[in-house]
Amino acid sequence: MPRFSKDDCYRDLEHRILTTELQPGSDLDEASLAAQYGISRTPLREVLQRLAGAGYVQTAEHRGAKVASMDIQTMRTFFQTAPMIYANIARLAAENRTTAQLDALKASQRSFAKATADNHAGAAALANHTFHAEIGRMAQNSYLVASLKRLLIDHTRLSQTFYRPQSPSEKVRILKAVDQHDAMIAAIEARESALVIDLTLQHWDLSRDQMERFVRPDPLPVDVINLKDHLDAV
Amino acid sequence: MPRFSKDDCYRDLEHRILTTELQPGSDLDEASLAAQYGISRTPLREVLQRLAGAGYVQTAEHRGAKVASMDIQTMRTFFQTAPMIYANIARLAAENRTTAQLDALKASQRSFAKATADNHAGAAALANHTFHAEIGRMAQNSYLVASLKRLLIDHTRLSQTFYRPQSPSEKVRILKAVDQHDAMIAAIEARESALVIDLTLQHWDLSRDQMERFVRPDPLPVDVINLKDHLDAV
DNA sequence: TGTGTACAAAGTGTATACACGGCGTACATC
DNA sequence: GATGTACGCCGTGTATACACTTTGTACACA
Repeated sequence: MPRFSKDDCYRDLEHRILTTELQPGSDLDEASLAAQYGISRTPLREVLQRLAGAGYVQTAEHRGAKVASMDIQTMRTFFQTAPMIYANIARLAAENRTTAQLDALKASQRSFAKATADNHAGAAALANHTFHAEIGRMAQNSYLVASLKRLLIDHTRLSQTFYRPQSPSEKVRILKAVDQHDAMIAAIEARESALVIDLTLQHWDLSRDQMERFVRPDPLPVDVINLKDHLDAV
Repeated sequence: MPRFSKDDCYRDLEHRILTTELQPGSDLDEASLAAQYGISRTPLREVLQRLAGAGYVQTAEHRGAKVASMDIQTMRTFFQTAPMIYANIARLAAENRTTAQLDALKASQRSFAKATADNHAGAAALANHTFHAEIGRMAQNSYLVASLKRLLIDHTRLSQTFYRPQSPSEKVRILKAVDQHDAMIAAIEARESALVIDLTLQHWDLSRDQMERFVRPDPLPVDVINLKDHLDAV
């Protein structure tokens, strides 16, 4: 196993959590992770503490670290809070962005577009995450960004299925999301606060519909008789 | 030096930062702090990481930990963001509070009233901090609370002078703050969202005026001639 | 006098050994 | 058979020694 730096380790765990390769609530064993990344337990614990501070993991005395769970309560709160924070962040981003940040945003959008075109679900989710984190940086407001980052963790985890389209209509939705990103970039570049708020809320609506579909999928067929036949046949 | 637990250590550092006994930007030496609390460097570093995650401390590779600084940019952002978050938290608190939390809130208000009556500036600032943190807990919204906690750190540090009244008019202001807390408790207990938002914004106005006075104190006398004489005399 | 370099000191980062606590299992007891 | 208790294992918590980086200082040299 190659030797990773502490930051690599942080980023890798972050990615594995965001892509739900490490599922919400699962235990993180210090010794095995340390061996995995080729570092000793001391710096690994430090990484886990930083991840805990950022909201990725939860720690309990003598019980180690778990990936942050996502219960019903959390998700209700998420849907309640996200649009407000996203809209405010977007407005501040339009007001405060620098050209360097704008370039970074465009770069992350290119990665996002590429990942979706290539059907790389995990890469798309992560690129989308960095896109929105980049808008957060533009806002230059550490207080709101603290909320935003926590929202984005759960947002990215909830939208995992979004980038694994099952039907043509879902592919259309992804293309729509890419277009919305482009429109947001243009509005931020032009410093049009009102427009970017509007676009952000539209983007949220698209995303929310998709996530709700994931959380509450289409009900199973009510035709229990046929279902039973089907099960018997298996 | 007595042996502190890790949590005691966390709380003590937290308090020392909030009361600006440890001033913004000052260095935190691991070895001396560890000796001070009677623990070894490993758990102390853990405490510093947690404080960094919560926004009390900033860490830099090979350069140790500093108390979070408060520059102009930070303060501008603070005044821009606080009312929105406070108001939203207050509303959610009124909606979601439990009776147990209400009892805790009342208890913290009693400590606050006592500390102000006794002219214990540090204790008053900390009690005020816990009062508002308690309202945050009531909101049951981890995303917004992440913002709130960061705001409260800087709020408490900025309002240090508030509880060291110089003039009778400033004493009146403190009494007013205590009364506002009582009104907020009543509104939260009655679940009157609109009212508690209103009271919170009034409370913010009082606090903001005081903090602005601290940040931008009354100008020195313009009478430079006399001032020069005064300096010469020294 | 200013600049550059070597070296020493202080403080942070990492590895490792050991201490401690939680948890499961096996066995005893009612 | 159910409940309680002792014990051993596994994993986390802590202390300590050592490695590395940074930074300040002294001294050489242009």
